[in-house]
Amino acid sequence: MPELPEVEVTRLSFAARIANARVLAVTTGKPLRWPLGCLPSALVGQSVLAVRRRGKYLLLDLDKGLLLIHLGMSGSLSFAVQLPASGAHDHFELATTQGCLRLNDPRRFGAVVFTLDEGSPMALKLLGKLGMEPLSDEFDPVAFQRGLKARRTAVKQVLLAGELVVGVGNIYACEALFHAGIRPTALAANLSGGRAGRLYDAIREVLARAVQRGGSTLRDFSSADGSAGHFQLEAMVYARTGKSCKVCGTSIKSIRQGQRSSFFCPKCQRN
DNA sequence: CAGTGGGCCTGAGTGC
DNA sequence: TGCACTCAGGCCCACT
Repeated sequence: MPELPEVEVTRLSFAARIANARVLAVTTGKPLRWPLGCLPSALVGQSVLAVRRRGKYLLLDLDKGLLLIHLGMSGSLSFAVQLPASGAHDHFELATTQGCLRLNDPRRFGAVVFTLDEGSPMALKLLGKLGMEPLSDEFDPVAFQRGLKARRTAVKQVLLAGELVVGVGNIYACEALFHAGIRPTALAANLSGGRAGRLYDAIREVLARAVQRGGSTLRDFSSADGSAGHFQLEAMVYARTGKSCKVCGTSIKSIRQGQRSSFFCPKCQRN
């Protein structure tokens, strides 16, 4: 499940190699979450100037316009001079002068969207409400604490919503909450300043560590050069229901919150 | 207005 | 073996 670390690792694995490449051809497969927003032929001849990331979106800067790529929950990118023949789940491909960029996405929750700039209606719809970047200097502990105070719902839901801080999906929300000693069900507005501060630190540490380890490969994630991630080996709670806590030995519990699983240690994490 | 829950989509896993 | 069912979950959107 691509969260911020997987998207960033993907970006790092092909950004330099695709820089300044010119698009030779575009191939589309089955429909993704949103339509491309232009004729595929409109991309031909443009150059890819840079690859940036905003939250879980990759932004490919073109001469004229911007390509937004989201991996959904089962998407992965490959970039190589020569790729194998395309398969049933390859739904977008950019052939360039420096190699081929391909999106494989069995569940098709992902998207590739062309937009003229970050101020366009579609870009605003997708990017407009995104919160702070947790690994950047703009991630402000005071603003983070204020944001938590303003939300009358479970802290885990606030992290997943992405309007306060971006890039934290189910895995890293569970892991960060464990490291901060906070139960996923704790009400955001009730967290003390100290606990909010520990959560702030935990988010930064968990995400930075996951990027270092190449992300988490649970089923089939790999970066654009094909390498797998290893952070899942360091998971303290995620998908460890019934196993013993690596800190205190207590059995890890799982609950449902907003139709998704939360994992926590009942002893190390309190409300 | 904020918060909640449905639906999108397919493959892996489980039980009968 | 095969079928029906559940689950994975990021995100938008309709609803309360």
